[in-house]
Amino acid sequence: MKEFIKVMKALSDPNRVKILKMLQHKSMCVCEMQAALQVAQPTVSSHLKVLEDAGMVTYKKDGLWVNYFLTDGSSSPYAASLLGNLKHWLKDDPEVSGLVENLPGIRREDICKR
Amino acid sequence: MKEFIKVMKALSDPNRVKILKMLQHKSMCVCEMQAALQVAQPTVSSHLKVLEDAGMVTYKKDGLWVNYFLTDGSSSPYAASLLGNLKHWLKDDPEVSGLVENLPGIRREDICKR
DNA sequence: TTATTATATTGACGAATATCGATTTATACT
DNA sequence: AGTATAAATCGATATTCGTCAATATAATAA
Repeated sequence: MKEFIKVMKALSDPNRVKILKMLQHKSMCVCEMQAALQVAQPTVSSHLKVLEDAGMVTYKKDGLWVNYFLTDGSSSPYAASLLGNLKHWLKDDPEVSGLVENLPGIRREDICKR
Repeated sequence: MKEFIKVMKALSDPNRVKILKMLQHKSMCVCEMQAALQVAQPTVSSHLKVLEDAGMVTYKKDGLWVNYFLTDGSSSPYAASLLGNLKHWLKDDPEVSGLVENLPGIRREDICKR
């Protein structure tokens, strides 16, 4: 039950869902997501931790950058199933499609170096 | 997006999930659920409202009793899909199976009339 | 109409959550 | 060593959420 609730809670926040929808298109570092979502950097990190604890995202360090990407869901059947559904869900949601359309214009080389 | 979040939030509370799992076995009135879950009556009513708003349960009045039951999910594709998954999910969860085993012993005639 | 009972609603309270600014940590480069 | 940058952690705050006691509403029965 606890594991199920954890996955559902992870999916209960719009910014976290947006992160997952963006990661469906490409793996991203924190500062890229921050630029896309227009929220503070700790906010993004916090959401990523929730998604990671739920078994939906993981990361690989690459120098200063930390690349986050979707998991295969193998750590939780609930995460796996929901990640599968999310592939077709919200495809036409205006908030999501707006974000996705802007993804090509978000490159870490331009965005970071605050 | 709002509709999706509403369904995920509805599924983010253990007592609400337990309600859905019980309703998979039989429709129930509020006082029966209260007895099964061991929480205050307004708590049950509050959870039922959340589930109803998410399109996952509905009710039919029968005298003093209000019988709640699962919807067919037609009001929301998210609710429909999750209700479908919930049929096999958590079947072996100890909290859920404990509740379900006790269901036959919970009859409104004995429980109510406080 | 008066009483009774099941459920809904209200109001209050503590816990959890989303967010941000400030700081710390980790990594790379001089 | 010293500097710079990406990301994580910490601390604070406002909001949301789960819960309950008290009350109101709805429906039945005497």
